[in-house]
Formats: sequence, structure tokens, C-alpha cells
Amino acid sequence: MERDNKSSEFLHIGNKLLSWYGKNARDLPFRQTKDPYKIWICEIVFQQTRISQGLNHYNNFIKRFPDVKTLADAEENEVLLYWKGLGYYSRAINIHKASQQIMNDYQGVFPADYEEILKLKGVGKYTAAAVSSICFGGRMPAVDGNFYRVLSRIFADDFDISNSKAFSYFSQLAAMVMPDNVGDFNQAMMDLGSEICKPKNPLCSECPVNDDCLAFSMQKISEYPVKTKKVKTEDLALKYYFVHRNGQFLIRQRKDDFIWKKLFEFPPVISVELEPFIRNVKTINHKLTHKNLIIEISSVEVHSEAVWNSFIAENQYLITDFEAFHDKSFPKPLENYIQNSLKD
DNA sequence: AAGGCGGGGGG
DNA sequence: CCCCCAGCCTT
Repeated sequence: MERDNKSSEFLHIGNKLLSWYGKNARDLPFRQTKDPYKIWICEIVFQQTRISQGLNHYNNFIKRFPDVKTLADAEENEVLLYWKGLGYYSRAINIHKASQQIMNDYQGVFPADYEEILKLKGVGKYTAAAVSSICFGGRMPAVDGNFYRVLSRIFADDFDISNSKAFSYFSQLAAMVMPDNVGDFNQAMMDLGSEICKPKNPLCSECPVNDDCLAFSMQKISEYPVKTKKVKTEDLALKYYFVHRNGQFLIRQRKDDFIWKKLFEFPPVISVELEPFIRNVKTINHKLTHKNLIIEISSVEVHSEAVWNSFIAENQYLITDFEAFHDKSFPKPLENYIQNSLKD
């Protein structure tokens, strides 16, 4: 990418960030490697996810699936199991498909080119830029929420980050401050955004570029970034039946549409023969980003083996128990429900 | 171009 | 209670 005279005016900002990063980089497991597979996995795991939340998932995932081939050879359900509780489950489905893409289309060798990385399932412009810059010396800024926040403050820029053009807009701002070492620059921006230039109560007095920050000099840090779109949440009622007998209970796998893609759940309906055996009803409130779930779970104890068997056969439910359910990925609230039932 | 997708944590 | 987090896919 060619740099013109105008943009070099801000190059010292990027260099200060690099210098700061050299001394203050967070010690994270994926910082010890340039293996594109591991960097790719870490980028996917940490999409819309704080480092502290995803760290165990990342470590467990890499331990079980240390390379592309191991992941490609695995069952999708096992990949989902390692994603349990992390959310945005299409990410797990997509990295599994992408690993097979790499085996089939790239002979198992991770593609080095930005445009090729971008073709992988679940990889967008951010992730392609991050992997190509960190592992292969690519020169694209990895523009994410941190970039929006840091750059909008440095330039006191009120461009609306909820605008669909925000990515390309802030990519241009990034290009103005971006030094030659793009990989480290991208990671420096992430660490600065996470540790210093935080959404609320940023530590401006410790910021390596506070001299260059227009919003800081105007005492208007809290006004940036500008985001107009508001999150609206609506209520959604879900009904489940915890149908159990002799320590076993019934489950089925969800489709890959709507929420909780391909995770396991309880039967959503029961037959009239089972209605008399409803023991208790529990209501669980569970907050998602766009939905407030009200989950009603009725516990149904089945005594008749014949009724049990016919109910399973008619609906093709799967049988599991309080040991084996650990092998399957359940949504968080259902996971918690099972754990609580185990105590009783 | 807009909306949907999890779950956790901070203020 | 609201906002945000190493974004991406579908419509």
C-alpha cells in the first residue's frame, strides 16, 4: 500500500504504539507463535469475545485440535463441544468447514495471501488482515472495535461506527498511522484498546499517544466513538420438557438456523400420555444480546417403559444421562438446568 | 444496507 | 439496566 505525503504526517503515532507494544504487550498464549493455524483459531475465538472469557476455550481447543488436519478430521459435534458456552456457534461450524477447505483447496497448507485467507468460511476482512499481517507480513490493518475507538478518539472523529461504511472509513484512518510492522501494529492497537483506551474510564494519563490524541486534548474522550444505532432486545418464550426415567433423559439436536446452531436441547413438546407426570415447572430468564429468553422447563418423570419407548420412537429423541451429557454441547441455560437437576 | 447471532463482565 | 467485546453471514 502506497503512502502519500499527507499520511506520513501521522506516522509517528503508529511508531509510538509499536514502541509501547514492545514493552507492554500482554503475555498471551498465541503471542508465542506465528503458526497461522493458531493465530486463525485465536482470531475466531476472540471475535466479539473478551480475552478473559475465551482463554480456556482457546487453550483447550488447540490442545485437542493442534493443526488443520486434526480439526478437519474431527466430527462437527466434537468441534461444537469445544465451543460449548462460548456463544456465536456458527463460528465453530465455520472453522470446521474452513479446515476442510484448507485440506481440499490448499493441500493442507494454510494460505498466505490475504485474498485467499478471506475465502475461508467464517473469515472476514478483519480476520484475514490479522492472520496475514501477523503470520505472513501482510500489510492490511485489522480494523475491529478497538480501531474504531482508538482512531475516533485520536482524530476526534465523529464518523458513526454503526454505519456500514465504518470499516472502510477507519481502514483509511488506520493507513495514515500504520508503520511498516503491520502485524505488531495491529496487535498494539488491540492491546491499547483493551488496556488503556478502554470504552469507559480510559487510562489516558498512561497512554503512549495522549499527546497526539485530539479528543483527550479537548477533554472530550467520552464523546468518542460515536454510535447511533441502539441495541433493542425483545422477549422470547421457550418451552421445554425435561423427560427423564431412571437417571436418563431425552434430547435432540437443533438445526443450524436461528439461535444455538446445532446445539442439543430438550423436547419442546410432550404427548398427552405424559402430561400427568409433570412434576415441577421451572422458569429461567436468560439474557442474549438481542433477546431476553424466558425458558419454561417442565420436569416429567416417566415410569412406564412402554410410554417412554414409544415417545422416543415417535419423535426420534436421543437418550443421554447425567454422565454422558458432557459429551454434547448444550446452550448455557440448559447446561445449568442439567447441573442443578443433578444435585437433586 | 440492515439485522441476527451468545455469553460474560463493567459501570 | 445498558453497553461492549480480536466480527461474520444472510437477506
